[in-house]
Amino acid sequence: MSEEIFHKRLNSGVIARLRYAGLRPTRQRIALAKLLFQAKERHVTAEDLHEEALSAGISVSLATIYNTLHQFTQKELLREVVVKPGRSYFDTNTDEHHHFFHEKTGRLEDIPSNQIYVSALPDAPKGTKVRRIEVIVRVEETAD
Amino acid sequence: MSEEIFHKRLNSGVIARLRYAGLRPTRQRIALAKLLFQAKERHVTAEDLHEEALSAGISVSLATIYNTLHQFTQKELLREVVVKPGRSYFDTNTDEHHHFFHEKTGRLEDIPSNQIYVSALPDAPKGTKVRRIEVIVRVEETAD
DNA sequence: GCCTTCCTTAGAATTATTCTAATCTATTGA
DNA sequence: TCAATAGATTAGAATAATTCTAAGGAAGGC
Repeated sequence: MSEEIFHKRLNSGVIARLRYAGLRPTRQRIALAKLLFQAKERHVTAEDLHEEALSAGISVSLATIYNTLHQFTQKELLREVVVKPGRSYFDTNTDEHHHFFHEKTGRLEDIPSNQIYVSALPDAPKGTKVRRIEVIVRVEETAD
Repeated sequence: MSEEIFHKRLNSGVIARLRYAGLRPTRQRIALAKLLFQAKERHVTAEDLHEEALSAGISVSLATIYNTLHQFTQKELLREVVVKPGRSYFDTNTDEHHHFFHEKTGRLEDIPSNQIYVSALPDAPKGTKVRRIEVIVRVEETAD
């Protein structure tokens, strides 16, 4: 199989996924989707992804990174996690789940939803409905 | 009672509180503490508090607002709540509790800790200890 | 292939926040 | 009470993250 065909096969899943989400599969979106979705559980900032793209030889502007992350989030291919002032994380896991957040290192770690349980929730305020429940467990390194 | 003495009495609790926290009770800190702690449950941004101070006739710079909010947070007179990218909220309620967050309006609302229960928490990652568990219930206005 | 629509881009603009270095003020102890 | 000093406040500049703008580029339909 030629290398070109090999790449087309790798791309095809990503392209289908973008099309299904209603996004035109452009060069940049395909490349970023491949970076993001090749691993199952990733938590990236815009800057992270930009650097990663550049060092993978993908020429893409930071504005496009932001656009893409937000479009993916809107189409529910990603989920935005807000845990640290002045910084947005994007999570490739869009299933219901929660997070450990390492305050010192800025690292996020998934907690599967079956490992945590929120009960006795009060009613949503009048005129509102619950869109999502997020549990953030803030941890810090213990000094030994 | 003269108006001056009246104000001194109002101030004295705030001053004692600042002293106890290890903060020098300066003009600005006293004024801001009075604004913040006169109501029980407040969620303010730096900009909110700055505007409020100015319209109350308290001349204070935005830099001081930020300094003060962070010092108060460090001394546990306030608690920082991160729910919205690019914006920090400070909560006058430092007891264990959680929040409703109204995505559209940016409003935060307390959920007392006895009205919510998180169970079956997995162990903290090796070498870390839990500092705080935060539950954010994101709600949105229902269209009628 | 051509046209239209949508996407990407560089760079400027915006927003929230922090820094700097000068000035001011609360505290302390003579 | 007051001078010395440690710490606080300030305006304005600086920074960091993100968004905007307007112009050129690329996908998709016919």
